[in-house]
Amino acid sequence: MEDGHLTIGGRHVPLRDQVLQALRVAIVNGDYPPGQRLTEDRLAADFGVSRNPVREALRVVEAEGFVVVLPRRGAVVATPTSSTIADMFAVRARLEPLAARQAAERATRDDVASLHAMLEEARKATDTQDFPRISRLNSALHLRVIEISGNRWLSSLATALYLHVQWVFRLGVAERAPHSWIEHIALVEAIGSGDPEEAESAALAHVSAASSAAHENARTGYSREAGSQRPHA
Amino acid sequence: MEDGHLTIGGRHVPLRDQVLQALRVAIVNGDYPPGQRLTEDRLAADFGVSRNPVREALRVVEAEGFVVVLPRRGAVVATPTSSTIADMFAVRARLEPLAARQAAERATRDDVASLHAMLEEARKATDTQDFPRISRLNSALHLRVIEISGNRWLSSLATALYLHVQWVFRLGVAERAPHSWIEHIALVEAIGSGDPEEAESAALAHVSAASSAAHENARTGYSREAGSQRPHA
DNA sequence: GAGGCTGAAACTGTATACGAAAGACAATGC
DNA sequence: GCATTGTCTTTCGTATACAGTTTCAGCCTC
Repeated sequence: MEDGHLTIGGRHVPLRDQVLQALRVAIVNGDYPPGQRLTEDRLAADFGVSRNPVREALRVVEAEGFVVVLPRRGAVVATPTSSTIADMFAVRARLEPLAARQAAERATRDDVASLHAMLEEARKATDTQDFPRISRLNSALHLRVIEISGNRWLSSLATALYLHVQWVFRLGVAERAPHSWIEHIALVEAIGSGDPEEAESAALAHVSAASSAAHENARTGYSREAGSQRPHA
Repeated sequence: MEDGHLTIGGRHVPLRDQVLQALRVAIVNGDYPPGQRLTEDRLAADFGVSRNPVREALRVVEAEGFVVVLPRRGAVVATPTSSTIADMFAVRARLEPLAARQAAERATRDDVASLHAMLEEARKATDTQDFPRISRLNSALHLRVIEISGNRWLSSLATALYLHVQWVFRLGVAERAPHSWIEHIALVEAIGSGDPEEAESAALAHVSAASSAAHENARTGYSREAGSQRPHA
């Protein structure tokens, strides 16, 4: 509620934000596959709104790297390549340890408890092989660590970053999940014990492992899915 | 030119992008000071366009952290605080060394030459005390390093990041400039000699020094300028 | 004189309308 | 048969219109 608005009208969520969320989810889930052309009229029709909210949402997903906009030609869903994926993990490998360190320095008892609760949920989801849920919990855990770190720049970068992670990870969750959650436990332990050094190295180890797995998935997964739908340029 | 469009029509720059650039510059230069309310009508009048391009530009500067948007209340220029500045430098301290490392690994002879040319220009600007120019060259150098690194994620984060750096640095350029450029020389040397380790530590040293200086400026500079213009919330 | 109420003004949120540019495709000329 | 040109459709780029909220000044009441 700390972020909530006090007035009833202030709770209003503009259409552009609803469209933004729906659009991001659709792209990450693959409903709009890489290379897919996104015309404003079609999106407006899909979401049942006018073009204006769609345009404003498009500017944001453009800035976040989910679509490429060509002047007077419209938007196209971006195609993750092995090089952009490598770039993303290189960045993540630097930011994630920072988040873990600052989280270890600042975490309260309640913060740590919330992380443990998420681990427990993830264990259940892993038992039932609920992969979409595992994927969401994965992002949620990392976002929570960043929230605990209290670093606002990390927070603002995190939304786009973890949606991209989910994007390239989607196809490989099944094999990766068990290892991933073992690493998460180590990370949470380090944060819980307030050990910045240990938290940092646990985070780095986790990202490194995730990176290797992601590259495998990208090679085997997207090349098939993206196919010839890439924009001509 | 590698980014330029080949057709004459493809060279068209949408109003939203022109507004976006003008708006960022106006905020960073302090023409719209922190706390200033930005109504869409007024911006539209200032730039001589309708509200729509303004709205789309606002969504981007919002995502970049230059303004805070309150639902049904409009946009307000963000106020850099010492905590957000610290956060920014913590992030920068992780990303800049990465950029330097990758640049050292990939720089061609021409790349290094372009960096040296910038150092030379900066030396002249320092001699003539042309502070706005120094400030712009500072950002340009770092952006060039990131470009050389070839990491697209770094590139997309860089625009917003260095505009923020310029923002908080504006008031303290005079004192900081000489030290800054000495550190830059070390950085360029390391990249030029293709030594990733050395480049990384030079970058880290540079950011650390910049961070200390920025905190001083924030304390002495913004508290005066921002004054009571902050939004009531 | 202070505090609450009321109405108007200002502003955002959203939709619609119109003009211009780019691409597709058929018709025409060689 | 192939290249070329002209038209037509699609889609973006921009402006304008309107409805719902918030804000604020002025008035009324106590």
